[in-house]
Amino acid sequence: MAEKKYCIKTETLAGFAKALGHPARIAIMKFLAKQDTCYFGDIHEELPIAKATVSQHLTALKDAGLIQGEIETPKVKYCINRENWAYAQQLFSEFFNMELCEKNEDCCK
Amino acid sequence: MAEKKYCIKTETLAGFAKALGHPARIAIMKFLAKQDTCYFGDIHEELPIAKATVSQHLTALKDAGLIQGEIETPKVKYCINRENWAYAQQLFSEFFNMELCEKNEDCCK
DNA sequence: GAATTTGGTCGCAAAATTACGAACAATATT
DNA sequence: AATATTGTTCGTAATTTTGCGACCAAATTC
Repeated sequence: MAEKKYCIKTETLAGFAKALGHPARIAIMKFLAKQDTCYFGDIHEELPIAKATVSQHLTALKDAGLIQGEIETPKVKYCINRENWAYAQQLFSEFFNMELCEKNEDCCK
Repeated sequence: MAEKKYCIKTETLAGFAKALGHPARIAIMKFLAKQDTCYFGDIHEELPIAKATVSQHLTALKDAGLIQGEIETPKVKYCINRENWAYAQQLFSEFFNMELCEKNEDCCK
């Protein structure tokens, strides 16, 4: 296992950011957010990539905790993991709302 | 050049997320936000990695538009690019605040 | 029980990322 | 003009990511 060189919040935020750091995965999250039926097939249809690749991206999002899947044989239904979604939202919000040092406002032009 | 398979906002958001998808780069942004002196050397001191690697991460953040650098020979001063920072903030805010479909609330347990 | 449907997994290839030391460039100092 | 300081670039290695086709597994249907 990789050792932690940074504080846990930094690692966690980076982990969420990394999971969101691909357009296909952003597209998946946007799609899931607005759908009430979110089967694998629907997601696959929406994306310009092979199903094996879609499955990989879904696994990445699941590993990051941003989504979860449930088997409804023979289909698989995915949805946003609201608890972790809210946590990610909070971490990003804290990150972007930290006050920027004013002295430094025009350090670079 | 890579063709765009996704909408521009999705690509842009993913680009910002990707740039933030490493703990060292999160740590750099946090450090820059609170410092009024933000020379390369200060950033390097703060991180547990070699200076060549720090330089690479700074380049990644610069390419993403999140920071900018200015030469103050013999040092280099970095700071947050406030315009793009604000845009990233907006894109993430829109993303996390899109309303989630209610019908789907308990699609997975 | 063969065929179909739905997705996941495997194996592979190409490309990108991460990390480092060494060498380099530019300026300032001795 | 040598030396020192500051930070980038180069070359390299190891790992990870991305993407795909082919195959596999489970359940249903013919």
